[in-house]
Amino acid sequence: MTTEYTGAGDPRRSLELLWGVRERPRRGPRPKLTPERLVGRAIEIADADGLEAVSIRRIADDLGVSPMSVYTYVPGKAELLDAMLDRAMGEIVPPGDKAPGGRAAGDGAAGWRDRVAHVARENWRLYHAHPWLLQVATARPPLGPHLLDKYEDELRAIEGIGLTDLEMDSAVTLINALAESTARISVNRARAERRTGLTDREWWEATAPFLEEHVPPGRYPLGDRVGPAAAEVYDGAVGPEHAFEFGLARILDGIEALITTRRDQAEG
Amino acid sequence: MTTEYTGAGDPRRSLELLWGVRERPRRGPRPKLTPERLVGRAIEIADADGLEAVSIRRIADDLGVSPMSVYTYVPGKAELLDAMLDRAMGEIVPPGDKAPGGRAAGDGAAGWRDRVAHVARENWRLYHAHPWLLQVATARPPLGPHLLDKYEDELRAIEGIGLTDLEMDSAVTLINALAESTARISVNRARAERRTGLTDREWWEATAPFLEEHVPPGRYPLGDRVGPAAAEVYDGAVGPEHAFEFGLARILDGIEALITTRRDQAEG
DNA sequence: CTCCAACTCTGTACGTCGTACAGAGTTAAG
DNA sequence: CTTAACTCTGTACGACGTACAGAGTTGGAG
Repeated sequence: MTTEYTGAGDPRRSLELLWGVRERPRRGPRPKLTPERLVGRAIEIADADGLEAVSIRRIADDLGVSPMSVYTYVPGKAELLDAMLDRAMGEIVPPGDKAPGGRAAGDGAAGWRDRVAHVARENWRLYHAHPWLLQVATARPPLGPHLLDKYEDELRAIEGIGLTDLEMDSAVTLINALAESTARISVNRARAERRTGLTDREWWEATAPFLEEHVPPGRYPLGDRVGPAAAEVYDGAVGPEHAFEFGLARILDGIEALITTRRDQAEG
Repeated sequence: MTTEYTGAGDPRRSLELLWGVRERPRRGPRPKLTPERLVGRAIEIADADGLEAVSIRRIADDLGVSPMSVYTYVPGKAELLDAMLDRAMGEIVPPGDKAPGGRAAGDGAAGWRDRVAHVARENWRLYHAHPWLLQVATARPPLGPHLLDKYEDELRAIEGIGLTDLEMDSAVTLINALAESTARISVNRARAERRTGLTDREWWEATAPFLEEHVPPGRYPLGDRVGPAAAEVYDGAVGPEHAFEFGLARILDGIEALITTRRDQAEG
């Protein structure tokens, strides 16, 4: 039950795995597996049973080989996690892609808000499709093809609206940070419900009596007022997505303010 | 090397630990320890050697008892983590506190930007003082006194500026999300340097040749332009704090835009 | 005082993990 | 045919959280 770390081993070996450049060996028995199958199975296990279920033994078992055989294809577990990460990043749909039978979201220079919102929502979606992504601490970013594609697509979404290169990078980082943090809240909430069998409301009803007994009344006037208001939303249909959408709206407005200031300065 | 989960056990036992309401036992040998000492030692270990070094055996060893003796004071490791979290939250300095010999940051209604910035920077600081906080996945928030204090202080920082109760909660969540996500980047970076012995620059210099060899030139025009610009800042004196400060500025502007819109609607 | 319930503390043990190591079996190049 | 290169296997080590059973210690009840 701990955050797994990536990128512990030899960077070269790790990169070869990410880019799939290992050539077929000339001698020896036909390999039973491929790195791709290992990574694919690992992702399936993580999706189904959580990252803590992804063990070398389990993967080997599922694929019908002995545990140690896994190390023929992958330098170690850290590199496997790197590869899982990069593979998952490939599921992001870039903003330029046309929706079936429709226009792309946010064509043109004026459509940057739609494009950036799309980027944010795709990240949010990805974290919910693969909650284990949030448990992998990327010490160094695994520079696989999909991660690089993703960064390029995100830069493209925010290009040409009057930001400097550095600001573009910062804005993309900020959007990713929003999606990650709010998805983490949402995913942890869902996981807690699954693990404990208690909904948030039920958990709160089990907790409140204790607090009423031990917290001096009036100690938290704002919390007593605001907490329930927030809880009502989180229990409702909108749910944890509200924190994400609120943040997205604020950040888009904040970026817009930066652009406006910049333009006024240039013109003034 | 995995994310540790909190809040697995009996909520009541957990809350009793957080609030320290267990009364002194009437019979039996004098306890050698207290829950507080356990939690304190666990935090020291986590600060010094990382969360992965925090094991029941290690804590017991440090305190001169047998491993199983720890379970006399703490229901399990999950609850211990909860208590570590809440204790650490107590180190947050609320915005109202006077600086020694000076005025408080952002007194008055107009000073909300200073107050909120203070909240954000305190969170950022806390995550750097105790990087292991970022590895503890709070399934359900450990509702100890310090966490509740923190929430109250943060609401107070943003109160009275024209937001609804729900918006106040969302804004506080957003500020926390920003601090957490950007601190995570910064902390992971530092950890990677310590673990691998390579600075970011050295790591990149070891990585770049491989990418030059395997990435078709021109595939990442924006990344090739923006990446180096960003790297220059991150290697420099400002460092990873830049992402945090950029995000903070955008979010404050975004909140300000919301207030303005709200006020214009009321007056119009 | 005695007795016992309540309590603290300990050692042993189980099943998990990643992976080091040594060796057996298989294939193709020389 | 030999041998290097390669895949795959079983065993083993030292970590982890903690269940369980029992030993030792204390204070209140009789």
